[in-house]
Amino acid sequence: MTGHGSNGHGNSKRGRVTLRDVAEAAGTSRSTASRALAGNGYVADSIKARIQEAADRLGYVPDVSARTLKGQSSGLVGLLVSDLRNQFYAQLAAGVEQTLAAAGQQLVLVDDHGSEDQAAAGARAFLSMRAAGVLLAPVGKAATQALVDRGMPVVEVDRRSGVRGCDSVTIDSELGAREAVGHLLARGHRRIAMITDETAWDTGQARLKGYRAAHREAGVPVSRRLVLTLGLRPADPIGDVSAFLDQNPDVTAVFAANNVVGEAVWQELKRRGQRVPADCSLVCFDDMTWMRMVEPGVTAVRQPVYDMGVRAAEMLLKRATGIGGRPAAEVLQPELVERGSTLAVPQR
Amino acid sequence: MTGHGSNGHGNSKRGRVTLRDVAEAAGTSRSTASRALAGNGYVADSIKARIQEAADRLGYVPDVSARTLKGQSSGLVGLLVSDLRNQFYAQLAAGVEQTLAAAGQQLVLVDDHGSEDQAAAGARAFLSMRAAGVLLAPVGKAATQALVDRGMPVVEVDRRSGVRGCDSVTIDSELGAREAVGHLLARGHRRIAMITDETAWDTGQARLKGYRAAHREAGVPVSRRLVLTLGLRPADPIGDVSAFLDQNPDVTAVFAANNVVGEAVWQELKRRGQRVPADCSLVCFDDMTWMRMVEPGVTAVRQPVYDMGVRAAEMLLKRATGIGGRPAAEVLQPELVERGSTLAVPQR
DNA sequence: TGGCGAGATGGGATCGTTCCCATGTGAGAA
DNA sequence: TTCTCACATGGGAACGATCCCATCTCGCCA
Repeated sequence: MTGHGSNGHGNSKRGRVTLRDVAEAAGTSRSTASRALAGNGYVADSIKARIQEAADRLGYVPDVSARTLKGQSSGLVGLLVSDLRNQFYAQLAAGVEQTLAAAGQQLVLVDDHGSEDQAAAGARAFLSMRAAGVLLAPVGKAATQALVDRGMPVVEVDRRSGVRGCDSVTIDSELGAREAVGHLLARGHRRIAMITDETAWDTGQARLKGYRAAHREAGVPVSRRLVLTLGLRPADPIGDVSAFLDQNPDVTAVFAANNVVGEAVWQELKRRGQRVPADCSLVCFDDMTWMRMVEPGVTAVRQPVYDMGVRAAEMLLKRATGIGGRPAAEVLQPELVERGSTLAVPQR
Repeated sequence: MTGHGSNGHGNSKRGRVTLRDVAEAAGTSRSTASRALAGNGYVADSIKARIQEAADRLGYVPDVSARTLKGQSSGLVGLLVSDLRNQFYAQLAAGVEQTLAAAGQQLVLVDDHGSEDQAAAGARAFLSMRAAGVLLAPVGKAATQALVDRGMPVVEVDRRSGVRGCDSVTIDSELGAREAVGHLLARGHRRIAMITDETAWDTGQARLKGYRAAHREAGVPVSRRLVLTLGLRPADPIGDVSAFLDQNPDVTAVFAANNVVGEAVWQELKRRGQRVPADCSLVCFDDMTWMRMVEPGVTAVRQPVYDMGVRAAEMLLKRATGIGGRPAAEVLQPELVERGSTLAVPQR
């Protein structure tokens, strides 16, 4: 269907068809061929057609390396995420990819697995390939700083490292947490556990802040023992949750600070035969597929993750082309999706 | 923490630090600097140290475009998937990324959204950037053919287009389907619906074949009306499933041919208040997070998706470096995970 | 003492593209 | 007739790294 099959050779040396080959085939110079294919500068229509035809016939594909070397953009945009296996980052990447593809740019994806070293390596790679810009979910300041220092356009996504000079697109974590916990408080819950897996990142901090703010607003004191921090990449999250619930049998509701924790909490509640929400209510930050599949559905703070990817990519593209003014910080709003996992506090 | 902050300039022109700058700073020639940093050829230890120091001080980052242009590999590997938002492809990409990163290569991710045109555009981009190789989940023959014709190492993943000259890593879909349906037949089910969303790809075909084979083995005739094909990217899958169930009230079990369909079936069964498995059993091809979160858990054919990504990437790396012999076709085994969604056929 | 080869360095060509500039047309104005 | 200017084309120098090859200095052996 493609045409000539495997016989489309015509280049003198080995393998690649270069602009020179096209020019020779069309009987012109490389300069003219370049102008004809790029579409700028003067080229007679008849010659332009001949060159185009030759390019098609030979199967000419321009070499980005050469183009990039000459000073153009590489057409590559880097994206650094912390765990592609997590649906959150996958959605983010999907939004980014979609936007970049529409603009004719390619997505280079690096997973740092939460390690600053890996992030630094990724940043170096992006620099090395002359990426048009970089989107990153920061795991520390080093990578962002290195990129910004070298004048690379950077947009931070989901989290912020605090480095000056880069744009950001985030979701209002504090607001989301406040609404989620406020929702529980309004239903009479007074001993609400918050379980989180990291507090090093600003998202974790903000969610904790929201948890506290909701309590303050409701005039309910928050007890330190009700906040469980598992740490990033916990070895046995379910076991930890289990131990925590053993020690705090009085909690009537759990606020899980992200989807990974939420999964562990849900499984542990099921394992110990607790009914949700009759025995314990549950709200998760970050709405996942499974939360609407289970019975009852899990009340969750929905984050516009895909859109965040889209917006971040758009912002980066603008920054990469135009000169752009001061760093922009866009904050998207989360939305509380009420399902069946939250009930008024059980009377006992 | 990084060191000198934003004052690490020392280059003559604007922006980039090149090998020439490093050489000048170290008082040697570009040739020597190149040899010192690449680590091949003769360089006196003292000079090598001086060059290394200068490179670090100036923050030298080699330019891949230049290196690539000179004939080296670009260090980029393309991956073409059909829907990044689908956890299946995200897992696949994660496996690929992990393996490539360990080998110092970068992943360029393109989503074709199931469109042959987009796939072709992606292929052109990979060619253009002189990718070291390409991994793709084919949506047709065109893209693969174009790449293979030009001597690009290609490994097809999950599906095969039938193009000669490329490696492949797939999962035995027919076996998986046969086991899943056999599992239902062994429990007495005789009217088992198969619901799928595409039959253009060989995975869909193989699953249908497995469905038929299982029936043949059990000596149960298969009725055409029990196979529902929604088509790729159906507008209203749940509605279609609903209509199908209305027309075929006698089915006692459903075999959903992939996770997307499985989701629709599960939701529709829930919506119409059917109890799983009491009223209707369910088996899904492709195990997803939600299937082990719901109650009862959904019996599913687990595919080693992440591993498939790993193996495909390994295969490609080998092919890209060595000369490699004849095309290899690796087939991974799926595994039936029995959960609560399948029961012996209800007696009525 | 001459020669040879390992150790060490630099010069310059090369990869494929873009783009600046020089050169060359012909038409229309002065 | 000559000048100008829009149109049209090709030559050649970049871009930054690599690598072949020429050069040069030793130490050591015949």
